[in-house]
Formats: sequence, C-alpha cells, structure tokens
Amino acid sequence: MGRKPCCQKVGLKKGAWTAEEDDKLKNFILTNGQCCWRALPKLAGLLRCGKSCRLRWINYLRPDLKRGLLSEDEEKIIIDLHAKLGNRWSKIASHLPGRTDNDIKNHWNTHIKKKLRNMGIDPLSSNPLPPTTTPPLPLQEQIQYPMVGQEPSSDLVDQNKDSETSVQSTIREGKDEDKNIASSPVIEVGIDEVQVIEPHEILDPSSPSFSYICEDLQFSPTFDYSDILMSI
DNA sequence: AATGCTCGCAACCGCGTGTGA
DNA sequence: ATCACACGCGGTTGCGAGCAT
Repeated sequence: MGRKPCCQKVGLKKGAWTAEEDDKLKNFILTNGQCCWRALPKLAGLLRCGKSCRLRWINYLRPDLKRGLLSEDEEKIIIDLHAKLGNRWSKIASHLPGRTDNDIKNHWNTHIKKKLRNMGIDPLSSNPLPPTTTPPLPLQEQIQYPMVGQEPSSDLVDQNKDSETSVQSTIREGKDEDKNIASSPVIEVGIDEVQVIEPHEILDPSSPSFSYICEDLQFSPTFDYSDILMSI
C-alpha cells in the first residue's frame, strides 16, 4: 500500500515564503487560531501545502519566537539534554521557550558539534574522543580505541568513517532511551581552541539550568553525579 | 571586480505515531 | 483488529550571504 502524498501537490507553491504569504498565514492564525493544517491553506487563501504552513508558522511566524543567537546557557542546556535524549530536537526545544526544534537542530549541526569536537567530545555519544595529543592513528586503529562505557561496534565504525552524517545510531540510541533513559552524560574537557565548558558547569546542581533539566528528566537535583565526575 | 568556496538557515521530504471510523 | 488520515518529528537539501583568492 503506497503512501499518499501529504497534500495535493499540483499547483502548490514551494520554496521561500513571500511577505504577502506570511501576512496571510499570520493573520489567519491570529484570527482563527490553529485549526486543521490540511484545511488551513485553502481557508487562508494560500497556495501552499498544510505541512508547509505549519512549518512556517512554527519556525518563523509564531509571535513568541526568540530570534537571534542562542545564549551560552541555552547551549549548555542543549548539550546536557542531547546527552540524555539524543537527537530528539522537539523534546529539547520544549525546554527552551521561544526556540524551535529546527533552530536547535541547525545550531547543533553548525556550531555545537564543531565545538564539542574541538573540546575532545564525541557529539554523537557525548563520550570523550580518543586523545589527540599523539599523531592521528590510522582509521582501523582509531576504531579499536574503546569509548567509555561502550563496546566497539559497527555503529562506531560508521561514526569514525563519517561522523558528519552518521546519525542513524544516534536515532537508535534516542529511541532506546525511551525505555532506558538513564545513560550518564559523560563529558570530557579536552585540548581546545575554543571556550571550554567545564564539567562542573554542566553538572553543577546549584546552577539554574541544572534544576531545570532535572525537573523534566525526572531525576532529582540531588542525583548522585559523583560517578559521572569520577569518570571524567 | 570576478569567481569560487564555505557556512548557516529555511524549507522540503519521508517516516512514525496517534486517533477515529 | 484494521485501515485511513492528519499531524509531528528528524534528516537532508537548496540557496543566499559572506569571505577568500
């Protein structure tokens, strides 16, 4: 049974939104509220797919959106939550009022990933990367380097091959965490050219972001993180 | 000034999930 | 229990802006 297209695509516009379309969509939703997305384009007089309208509203037009760069605090929260939740961007976004999953996903892929690598942290697993003080090992040898709390696996091989695009393992991790969410975030501070986020900053129970995270991840602010710190 | 390259953001696509018939 | 539909999510891509040569 083949999947039907999400909407009748013939005659529908794609690509960048014009100011006029934005106005139509915004005015319609502000007047009528968010009704069913599928019917909305017709009602609002837009030649767009409902999905496209939804995305435009959520990612760009919503009045409560925060624009601009993410703050350092927000970044820290994202890093913490990503270590716990994996690539579940909408869950992560729900912790950051005014930010969208798309924002966070983009920011992660363009900024945070790079930053973490420079800090010697594997952005996919939040585990320390193999030390880089010695000359880089040939690929096969790198693969055999054991990661903290992780068996060398075919996933790991993929990550080493192409860590930019190998996200499938993270998705699996994320889904598995639905059942077993208590994997410890293990953060290492490594050799860096960029600003270093100290472990105590990430795992500081007295910081506002820490209690915020605890609240939603359902572990207590008195959570015993000494094991985590010991492993750093 | 022209061209090529890189980066970041906005938007699209396909799949998973929830819900009602 | 099954199916169809709508919505939501995450991965990927396309394009424009800025920068380097």
